[in-house]
Amino acid sequence: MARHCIIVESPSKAKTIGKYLGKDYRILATVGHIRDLPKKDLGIDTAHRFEPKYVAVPGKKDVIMNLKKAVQDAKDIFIATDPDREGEAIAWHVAQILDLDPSAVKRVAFHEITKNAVLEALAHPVPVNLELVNAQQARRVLDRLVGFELSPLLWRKIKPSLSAGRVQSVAVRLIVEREAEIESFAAESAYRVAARFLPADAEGKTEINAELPKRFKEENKAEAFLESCRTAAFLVDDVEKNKAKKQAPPPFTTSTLQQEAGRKLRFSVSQTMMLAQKLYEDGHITYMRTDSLNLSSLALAMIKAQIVEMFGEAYSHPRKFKTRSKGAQEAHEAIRPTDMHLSEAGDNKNVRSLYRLIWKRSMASQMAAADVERTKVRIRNDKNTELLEAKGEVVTFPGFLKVYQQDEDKENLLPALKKEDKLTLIEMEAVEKFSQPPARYSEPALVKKMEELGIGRPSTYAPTISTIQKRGYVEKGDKAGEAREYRRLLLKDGRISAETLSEVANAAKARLYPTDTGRVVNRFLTEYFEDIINYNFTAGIEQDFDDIAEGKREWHAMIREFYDPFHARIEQNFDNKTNFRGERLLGTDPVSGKNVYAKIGRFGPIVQLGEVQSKEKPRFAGLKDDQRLDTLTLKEALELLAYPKEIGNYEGSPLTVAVGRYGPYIKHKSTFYPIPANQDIAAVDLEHAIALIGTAREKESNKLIRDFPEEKIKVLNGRYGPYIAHAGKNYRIPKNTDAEKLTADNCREIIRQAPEKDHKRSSARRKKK
DNA sequence: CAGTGAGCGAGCTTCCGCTTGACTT
Repeated sequence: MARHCIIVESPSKAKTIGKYLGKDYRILATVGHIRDLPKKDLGIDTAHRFEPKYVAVPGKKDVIMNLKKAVQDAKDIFIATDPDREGEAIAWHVAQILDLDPSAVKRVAFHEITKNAVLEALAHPVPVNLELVNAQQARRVLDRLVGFELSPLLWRKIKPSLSAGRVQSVAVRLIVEREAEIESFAAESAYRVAARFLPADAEGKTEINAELPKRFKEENKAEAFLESCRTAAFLVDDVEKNKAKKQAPPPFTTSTLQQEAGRKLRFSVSQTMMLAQKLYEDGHITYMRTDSLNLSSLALAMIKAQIVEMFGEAYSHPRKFKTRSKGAQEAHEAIRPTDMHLSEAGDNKNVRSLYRLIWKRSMASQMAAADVERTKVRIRNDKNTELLEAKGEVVTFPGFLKVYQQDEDKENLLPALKKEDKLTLIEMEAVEKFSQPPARYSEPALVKKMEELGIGRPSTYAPTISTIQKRGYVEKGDKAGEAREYRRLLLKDGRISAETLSEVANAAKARLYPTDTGRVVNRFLTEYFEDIINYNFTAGIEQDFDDIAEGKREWHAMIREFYDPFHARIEQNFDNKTNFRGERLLGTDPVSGKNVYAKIGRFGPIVQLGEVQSKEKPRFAGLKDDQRLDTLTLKEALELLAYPKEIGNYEGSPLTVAVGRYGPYIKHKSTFYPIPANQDIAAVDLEHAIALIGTAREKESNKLIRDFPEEKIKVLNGRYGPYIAHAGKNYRIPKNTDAEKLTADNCREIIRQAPEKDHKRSSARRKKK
């Protein structure tokens, strides 16, 4: 029997809809885009009307074949890809591939995935919106032109395999500029006065923590203030009470989920997305790549019921949130559990804790605001005119705080006080406090910033962050922090003492740092293509895309206007042969008299001794991980150039210490022995080297489990356990096999039975050699 | 893995945004 055919993007969505609609409907998924520009060529006719050449997305042949087969005997074909720009384009490509007339296609939009919403949508099909499709084509073509013309320029000017693009280059810029702000930051210090009191006549032992709003720049001023307080009597000057509300947070979008999972659970952006994907595929949450704060009516009712059941009517406050982020397309709902009764879900710890977070946030978003009472107590004394202030905060109605706490929601209790109450000073201190430099971006903080700028989409935040790290523009790392001394003056028992203490300042975990390559690439783009990496570039062209989508503008003309001046600058830069490698002359080598430079080399930052153009070829050495192009000294450069260095003889052959691609190593009789990373290579002498070789040889002998020299078969201990090596290939040993007891025959059998693998990865690697 | 960095010239690299599996000797 012929069935209705519905085409969606996500296989999970197809499954869900299938459950609602039953046997009369057949639901197929495109699994994302099915056609795109070719992977290798530009695929755009820039000489004419930027005609794009579309090819099937690699690996999508099966999907396309299934679509073609399914529609042959279909009663109706509904294209229900996501209701946004990309979804409209997918709908159009589907129509093209299926040879359907776009104006006759039944395009439907599911704004929420509930039975009623789906049936309602199916009842109101519309044609494909070609203007919206054109806006997507313009977006696609512009991104391809920028990426595929800028990147080759970088290969030529800086080094191979680099990349640039509308989104990634701005992300790198943000990180480079933040680092520059930190570098130019000069910490200032001032003395902060804090005091602890007890009510003079109260039985209660609740302390009052007060602070002086004013800070003292100089220590003697702070000391003079403490001195004046030494014999002072303290009184409550006045008590001010204010009622305030803390508003419930909106439900999660991709960006806010990444931020909160990072802050509360310490997940990286990609980790959060992988865990969320799992919850989505298991049907526990709605779609996790979304910029919408919208909750379906079904969801609102379900959340409300859950709140009322758990906390009572007073805690329910249903509401809809409006999206504030730039360029939001809102094709999906906010991220929420599919079933609010399920307060826990997932089959491992991390999945479960992410689900809990989503569940709590969804609850909180529909709960009442919290009522807090803030108290400010001013404290005067009889020896000077300054007022100290103590602040208290009490939650009088928790509202959403019942389920969702922010870190800053700490209560601070103050004892009951009234005007003119006497206070007893326990102690008062003046501590030198330093101003904080701007914080380096964490991954979620970078996503937040990108979202604010309207750069990137929920589906690309995580991949973009991994791209800029893969290209070597940015590294994620911890910083131990610097030890810093500060002064503390203490007034206690009528005496003032002073001491110098030490603290660790500015330690941070998992932050993003620019590399030398990232800085140089950014410098180049800033100098020649500032308009592309300008923070407003995307916002500007998004306006153009909107105009195209509304039929107010023609897309070829828009791209032409952008492309001609852009391409002219690309050509101009290609024509002048000068490199852009951040080269810096450090000085001259006192031994050879040659110049010493620091610059970006083929594989990263290097130092160079001598001239590239000279007959005698220059010598090179890579920088160490903690060294930087901009700050490297001549002395450090000469130390790097001291290798390879012969340090003596062993077993009749010379021993050489050198630094290569994978770090420092010792070379002996054409064998390489890596030097451990924590070891200073300057300290590696003959004795050291011999010891290192000894342990390396011992380890090597442990690696070999069985050896069958006639068959050229070895059983070795590897990273993933024992395996068989033969003729340049490795073979997995079947489970429950004792590797120690394998015979040559066993091994031959395993090799014979090994499945013939011919996947792309290994063939690509072979090609490389 | 393989221990570079010039230059020669071959062949390669590269974008953003939509969606999931493979595949971990």
